[in-house]
Amino acid sequence: MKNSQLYKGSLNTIIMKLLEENGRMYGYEITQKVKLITRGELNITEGALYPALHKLEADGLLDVEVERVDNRLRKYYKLTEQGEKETVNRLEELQEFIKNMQSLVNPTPNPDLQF
Amino acid sequence: MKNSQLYKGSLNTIIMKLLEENGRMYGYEITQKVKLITRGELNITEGALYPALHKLEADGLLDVEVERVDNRLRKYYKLTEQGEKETVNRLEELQEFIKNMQSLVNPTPNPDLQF
DNA sequence: AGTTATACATAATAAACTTATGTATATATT
DNA sequence: AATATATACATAAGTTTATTATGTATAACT
Repeated sequence: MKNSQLYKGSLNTIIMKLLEENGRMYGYEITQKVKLITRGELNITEGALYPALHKLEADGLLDVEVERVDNRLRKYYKLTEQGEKETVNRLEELQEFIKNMQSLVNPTPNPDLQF
Repeated sequence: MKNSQLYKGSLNTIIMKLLEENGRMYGYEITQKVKLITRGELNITEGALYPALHKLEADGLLDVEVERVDNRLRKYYKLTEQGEKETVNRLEELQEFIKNMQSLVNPTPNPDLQF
């Protein structure tokens, strides 16, 4: 997903957040939604997405429902109860991460050094 | 560096930003500085740090000067000219990344849907 | 008829990191 | 004096996460 390495490790959190927000989504829909929200900047590749969804399901964080729409297969994913709890944790971690990265990039003067 | 996967991919940017800010630093110093700035939340492991420094040097982004202090070895790293240019790009990417992640996590109502 | 979009999947490879281990000196603790 | 912790580097084995390439199949557009 994108040439910048920064997004590594954030895919699961993105998936879970979108499912928390939208109730249920299918894989392709997730890729389009992310593309839209990031104005084309983040394109999730299928090789990253589908294994990630399978793993989240195997870990008991997602449930899946298969449906046939327009004669094409769709796998709708939604958070399990455990998945919802875990999503809260992941989002807290993400907020902390962002805060820490901002501290590193945009450091405030050390408050211990007073004049 | 930390159990949260989110930090994956951000190490090079962190190193380069700290060097941009502090002129020159040695590896151990970087780990301590990061620990301090993030109030202990982010601990860079040696197995991640040293290979990263070696690669940045091999890529021509860092220069190294070896010194002996208190009878112990120190390798001071600083940005090359190319490294300084690249740091600007990396920091822009980081800002974009943070912005995109915030859009995903804290979505604003779609402005196309007007009532 | 051929390309693009929709919708899934997986295998081979690459990159970044964790964990474990190693060397060596200095300082603090018991 | 012995032991543990801190300082300071390094690398090898293994894991995780993603990229790239490939595959199947249907729908819609040109």
